[in-house]
Amino acid sequence: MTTANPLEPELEDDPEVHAATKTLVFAAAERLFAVHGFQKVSVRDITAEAGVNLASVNYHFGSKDALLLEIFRRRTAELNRARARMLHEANDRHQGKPPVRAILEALIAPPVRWSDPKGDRRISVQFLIRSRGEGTDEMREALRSDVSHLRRFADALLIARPDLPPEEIYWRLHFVLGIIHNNRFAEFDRLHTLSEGLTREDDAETLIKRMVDFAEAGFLR
Amino acid sequence: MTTANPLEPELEDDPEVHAATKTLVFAAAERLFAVHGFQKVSVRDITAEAGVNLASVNYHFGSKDALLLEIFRRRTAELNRARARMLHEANDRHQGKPPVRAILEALIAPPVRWSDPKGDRRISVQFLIRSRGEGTDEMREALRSDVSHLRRFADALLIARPDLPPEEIYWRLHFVLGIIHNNRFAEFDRLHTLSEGLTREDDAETLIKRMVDFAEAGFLR
DNA sequence: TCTCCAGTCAAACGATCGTTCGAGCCTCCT
DNA sequence: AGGAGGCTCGAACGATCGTTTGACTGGAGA
Repeated sequence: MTTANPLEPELEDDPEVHAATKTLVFAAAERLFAVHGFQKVSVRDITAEAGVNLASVNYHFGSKDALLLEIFRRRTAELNRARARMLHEANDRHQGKPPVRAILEALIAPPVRWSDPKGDRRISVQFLIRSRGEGTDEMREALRSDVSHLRRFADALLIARPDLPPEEIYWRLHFVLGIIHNNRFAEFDRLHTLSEGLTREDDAETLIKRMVDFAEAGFLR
Repeated sequence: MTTANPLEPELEDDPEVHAATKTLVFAAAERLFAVHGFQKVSVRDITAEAGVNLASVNYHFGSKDALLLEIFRRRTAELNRARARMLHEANDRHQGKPPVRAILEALIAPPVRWSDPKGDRRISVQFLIRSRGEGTDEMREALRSDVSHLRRFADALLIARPDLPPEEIYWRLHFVLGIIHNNRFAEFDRLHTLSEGLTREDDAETLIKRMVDFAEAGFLR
């Protein structure tokens, strides 16, 4: 067992050669899980997709669950960082009391930008959304208990709307999260089928505006 | 325990009592899947929970997938019927042109009423929500292609807001569905953890009002 | 009374799963 | 040159999965 910084310096900009297998497994597992779901993807599926030996998963990650937990931790950390940065910037711009819209943008924009068809982070978003319903006990426990990240947004909203009962803030935040987590491939397909293609051509920024407009309206009444 | 009106108003109008095993399997499967997820529940788990023989699933339903497809069909049919009834009543009340709020109520109220802790339909709601992400190919194909039920709501909204671009209507409907589908046990837990219990004591009608208020605000701007 | 058959049962089947093993490979260090 | 160790490989292990089988049951109909 290596003490492992192996995959850490992010991605392929690391010239270190022999983490190639680990990187391949990581990427293949994330992709397959995002598309097909956790339980439906076997270790053999992952290693076949990655073009590596079957034993690679257990050698580099310990177990299948540990592999997916590592993917989960990496992606949640990245997403939380992006959101926190946007919220921080909004705080700076508005003297520590950002308006509702800026807070919601910090919550919504990062995952939607990741979902842009042009980029390669769409897989990560689908992975994270799936983790919410299909994840390991460890993953869901992490989601349930780690509210420290969400608390910053809740606190900002409580400050932005001191006139509202706090419970009302929490409920509306819950609704906004529902809107965000509904952005799955399958749901988009259904929407496009329903609208007969009318909704097909949105880019990330347009969708962000739509979502923020909707969420803000629900918050401002 | 055999109070048993439940299983058969639809499939076999035959009042024969010896479908007891089938009913037990149906109920156990729905409950276990709703709580633990589809892939994590084995046929042995189901038959053990129901207190029947292992072969019962294949004898009465053909296969595990067919069993869950049957549960899925039954529950979606019931939910769609309840929603359609409410939309129909709203149509009658408003001369065929119900306002946005009435339409959203018809969409939101039935599943939230089912989720009421007092009733026993909570399991069915959790089952249906899970079907959306973890279901069989058949189940998800049914969800994707059967937009006829949703179309009635989309059409009603298009009439209620003829000033909005149709694509905007579809997107907002998509957002509302996200809010509805986010009402999972795990998400509620997380919300209550975040709010430190502030959100704990809601009954169904209060939650419906909260959701409809929020959704309506997003639609009326 | 006998027959028939839907229903139940224990047992087993073949497939697939995550994981482990031991031998071999390759690279770097001295 | 030679040894060490990180890494890969094919093969197998044991567990669990969904499903099937064949014997057995009890009650309804002739």
